[in-house]
Amino acid sequence: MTPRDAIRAALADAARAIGAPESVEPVLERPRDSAHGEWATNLAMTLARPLRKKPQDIARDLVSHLDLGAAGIERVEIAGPGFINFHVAAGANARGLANVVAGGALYGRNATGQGQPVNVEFVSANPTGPLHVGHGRQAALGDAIASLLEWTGWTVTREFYYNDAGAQIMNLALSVQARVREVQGKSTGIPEGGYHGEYIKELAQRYIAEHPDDPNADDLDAVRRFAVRELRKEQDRDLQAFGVAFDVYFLESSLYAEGRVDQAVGSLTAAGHTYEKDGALWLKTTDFGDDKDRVMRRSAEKGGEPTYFVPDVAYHVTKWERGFRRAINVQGADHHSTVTRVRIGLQALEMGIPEGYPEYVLHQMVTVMRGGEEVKISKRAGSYVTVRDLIDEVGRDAVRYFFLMRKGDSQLVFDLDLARSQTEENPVYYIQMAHARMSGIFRVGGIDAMRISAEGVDFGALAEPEEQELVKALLDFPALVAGAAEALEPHRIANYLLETARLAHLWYHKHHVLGEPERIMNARLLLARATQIVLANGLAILGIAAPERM
RNA sequence: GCGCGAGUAGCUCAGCUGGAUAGAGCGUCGGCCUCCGGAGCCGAAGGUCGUGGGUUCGAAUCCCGCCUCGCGCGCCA
Repeated sequence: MTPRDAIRAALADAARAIGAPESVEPVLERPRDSAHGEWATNLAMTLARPLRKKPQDIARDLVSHLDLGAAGIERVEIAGPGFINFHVAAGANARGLANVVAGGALYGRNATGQGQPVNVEFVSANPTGPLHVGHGRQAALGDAIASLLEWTGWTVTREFYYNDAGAQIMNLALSVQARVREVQGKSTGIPEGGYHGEYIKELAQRYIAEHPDDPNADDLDAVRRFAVRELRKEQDRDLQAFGVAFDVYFLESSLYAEGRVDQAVGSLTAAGHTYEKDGALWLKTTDFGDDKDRVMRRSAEKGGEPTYFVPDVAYHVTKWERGFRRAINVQGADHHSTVTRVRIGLQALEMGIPEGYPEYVLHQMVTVMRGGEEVKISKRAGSYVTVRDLIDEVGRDAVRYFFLMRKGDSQLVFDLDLARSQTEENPVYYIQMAHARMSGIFRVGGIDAMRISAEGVDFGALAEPEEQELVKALLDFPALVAGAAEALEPHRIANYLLETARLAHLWYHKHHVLGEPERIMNARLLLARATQIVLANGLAILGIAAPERM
């Protein structure tokens, strides 16, 4: 039993003894100020109302009934408006390092998800051009969220949805066709809604080289297949360079091929949530809280095709049918309007899919800065900066960290100069350096880090304030992972790593490990090993390397 | 106009789902230092948490109004 559990149990007993309601669950938290002890509870304040007494009086009653036994508590105090603070004896906290080192690469994991399947869909870029920075943020965010879910016991499927059907793909084919004809001296101009990037010209040139029988790109279908295939290959290469791998690539075109789109239209109609107006088929989304109804199949003069959200709904039906009772979509906030429509579409099918399905993690826009100025274009894509540009310029690890260091809800400024710098101002460098320093201790000492254990270690030897702070941070890691996974917020890991790296650097600068008396050295080796493990595990969740040396 | 998000130190941002005197990095100012591995370490100044109300023992956090900025509101995807 950890000190935390012991305190909680003792508090629950004491609360019962003074007549508190059965339902009380004592909450323990880390005081912001370490002078307030290792743990604190606001139990007395929450009991003030039901017991109709002053918080301070309740706190005194609680403390007098408290039986802490072997929890390793040195001192209990009542403070402020009624907090009860628990001070742990010096060695008691450090004892937890044994768990860290025993857990190793598994330290921080839990089994909350009980192995249940969860689908995490992210990036899902149209195969109409290179990945842009927004896709980069999604790739980093989606992969880290998937990772967090794995760390908390879920069975994760990483999925990429390709919109390879519909108007934008036709625009792509027409754009390439126009460039082919331009090369042949028949300038037709890029059609409206077409793509202008340099890569379209490259595709045109390669099409000409590989299709000598079709010099003017008259076979639009062949052009389409070629362009989609080539752009998918390029996106795959970029994702690989970014270290992101998907389990499933789901093609929108397969939904049409299998008749699932028509089937969705049929089911929605059969459920009685549609009507005809102006020659189009409408879904009564207002029945489900939307502000206006939406067209789901265009009128004959507009082509008679389903609108984009119908295949989206059909796609999510497959997720449900594939057994994913939990599905998470990572998207840019500019796609916010799809959230309501997909969910409503699933509701309108009346097939027992819960209202909040799927879950969405939306992220705000990214601004790329260099030399104090916004960077808006890349040579290859023209109007936007690509993921490849970022990776080539600052490296995969920095790109990942920078995309994850901010809450998804915040707009993100990507400072290329900072991301590229090899100084401690660069948070990625700073964290990796902390890990490398811990590794360096073992390297210089000729010690096999894997063989460090808590056996025979005198935990009381870790008495320096810097050591106690570091120990506390390391022991907080599992709770942090659990919280970040529950909230689907990888930035918490990024911030934690930065703070823990700071504590590690502070400790490293102030205290030596090698060459100290054996009692001290052994305890500090254990601390260095635990620090190395936690930093490596946190970085692993974010998909960032933990180098042994830099 | 409606919906979503943001507004916290000079700058970039945290703030653990309502707790104690609101934190970190950078920048500024002052003082040390060259140490297992790098200009690093210690200290200081700096805040009406956009704004006005409300909820309660207690609000940056929850509710309502207003202001500013970003994104979205197609028979585009």
